[in-house]
Amino acid sequence: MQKERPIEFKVDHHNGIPLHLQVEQLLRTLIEKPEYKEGKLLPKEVELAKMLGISRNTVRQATNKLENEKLLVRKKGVGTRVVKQTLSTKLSNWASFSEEMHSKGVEFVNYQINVSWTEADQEVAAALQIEEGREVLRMERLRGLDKGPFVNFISFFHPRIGLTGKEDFSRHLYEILERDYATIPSVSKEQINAIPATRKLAELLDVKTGSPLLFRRRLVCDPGDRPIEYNLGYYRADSFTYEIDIKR
Amino acid sequence: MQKERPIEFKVDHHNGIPLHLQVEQLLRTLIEKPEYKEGKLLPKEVELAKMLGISRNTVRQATNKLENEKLLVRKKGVGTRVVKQTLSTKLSNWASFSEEMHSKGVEFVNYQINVSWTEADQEVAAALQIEEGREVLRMERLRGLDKGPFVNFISFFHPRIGLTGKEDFSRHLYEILERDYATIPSVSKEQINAIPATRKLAELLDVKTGSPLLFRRRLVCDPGDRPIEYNLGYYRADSFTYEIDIKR
DNA sequence: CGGTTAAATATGTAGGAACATTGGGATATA
DNA sequence: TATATCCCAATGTTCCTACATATTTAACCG
Repeated sequence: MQKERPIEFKVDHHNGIPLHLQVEQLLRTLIEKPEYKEGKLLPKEVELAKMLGISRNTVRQATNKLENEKLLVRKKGVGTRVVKQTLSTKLSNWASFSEEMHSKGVEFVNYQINVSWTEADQEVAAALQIEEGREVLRMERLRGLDKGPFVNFISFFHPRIGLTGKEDFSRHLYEILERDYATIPSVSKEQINAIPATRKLAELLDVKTGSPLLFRRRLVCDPGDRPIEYNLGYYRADSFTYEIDIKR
Repeated sequence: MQKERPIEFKVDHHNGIPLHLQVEQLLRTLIEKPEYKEGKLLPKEVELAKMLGISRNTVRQATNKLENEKLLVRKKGVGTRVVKQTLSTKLSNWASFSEEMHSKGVEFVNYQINVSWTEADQEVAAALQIEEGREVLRMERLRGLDKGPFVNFISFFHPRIGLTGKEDFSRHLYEILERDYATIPSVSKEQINAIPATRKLAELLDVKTGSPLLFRRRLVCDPGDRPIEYNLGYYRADSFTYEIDIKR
């Protein structure tokens, strides 16, 4: 458990970091607090400005940005409140496997977890935007329901994250990243394809060699578009359908 | 060809619409122009402000928003330029098959087109939200590149649209819908799966029976969420990968 | 007591000004 | 000619002020 420490409402006028960025960061920390996550009103603009010894404009620069990110909602005459993060808004379009399953009320099981450090091959290096041959953490997980595994995941994590390989990977992956490594998955670039099962995959997923698998390759990035995880997923097509709601 | 009309650089100070919104709209129109789409520099802030008779702050309010939408990129000491729209950013999330192919500079071919009226079975009726047994227009198209077909589409159209079956379906489908039937495809719910090729599909797509196909089922709706088209697509997995960029 | 009105409160809009920082081009120097 | 330097131009940051507009609250009156 983290030590609960009150947030210091102050900024440094002389460290060269733009004030509005400092305020932005301050607010980001603030709205992480459970009391705010439930839609609490933020301190009013003028108050914040006075507290921090800056102008209201600067406060608004920060809140503007956060409003654009849809973290805040402002209402004239009322105030600025934190957007209630429902599950569906949070992962508006995509979800991690755990969450996907969990939200459907399905209990999933990790059948195998293998974590190791390997050298990034050309494909992984290109995806994570690192040099070929650099050491990266590789995790392979065989997952599914109690009636048997139906997906095999292989993940490669960007060294920047700082994962050691000793983490408890039976926990939700993105929970680990967000909570312990302050890394927020935000964007996912995906490629989906159908492939015949290799002998190894067929064995793992208990299907016949050559039977169709859904192959889902995705790159998960943080809000700054920096790669976090390169993930390869092999799904038994008879037990998994990929669903998307796309709005343009 | 459209009549090329110069954009009027002015705002109305007395119509109640916030100036920054007017500027935003103005810039949106401006950056639609081909010369800007290629990354041209926008008029400088002070100039714009002077031209429009408003303050630089107000101009920045507008450009800030557009920058957040990633339509503009600002660079200190240089200026503000329009983001070059790459293919993937443009059809940010999805595109019709024609657009997909066309935008990649690939010429596609219709190998077969079969149009007929059939009774909606349970699946089609449920998707289009009509009564089972109602007559719907069914279109089956085998498409691909000059080296051979690689996808078989089966579409069912909602009777509301008013398609007769006599249309020239060698044209772009969504062009027909938008132009002649004032029907704008807007939302697409998709399901993706991998299936083994049936004998019929194997024959059409020139693959072995049982080899993996990417099966993409989608429901295209209008902006009011009313179903337009229920579409089943069977892709040769060796020549097609489904790509998505998902932002949350 | 209920409904109307007015005041207090919060954000929204708009303007002005000053100085900082960055990038690029012009100029001067070796 | 090549390189270093300086200056200018453009956006970035930050402050100030004033008034507009939407919401809620409180006061008021029939």
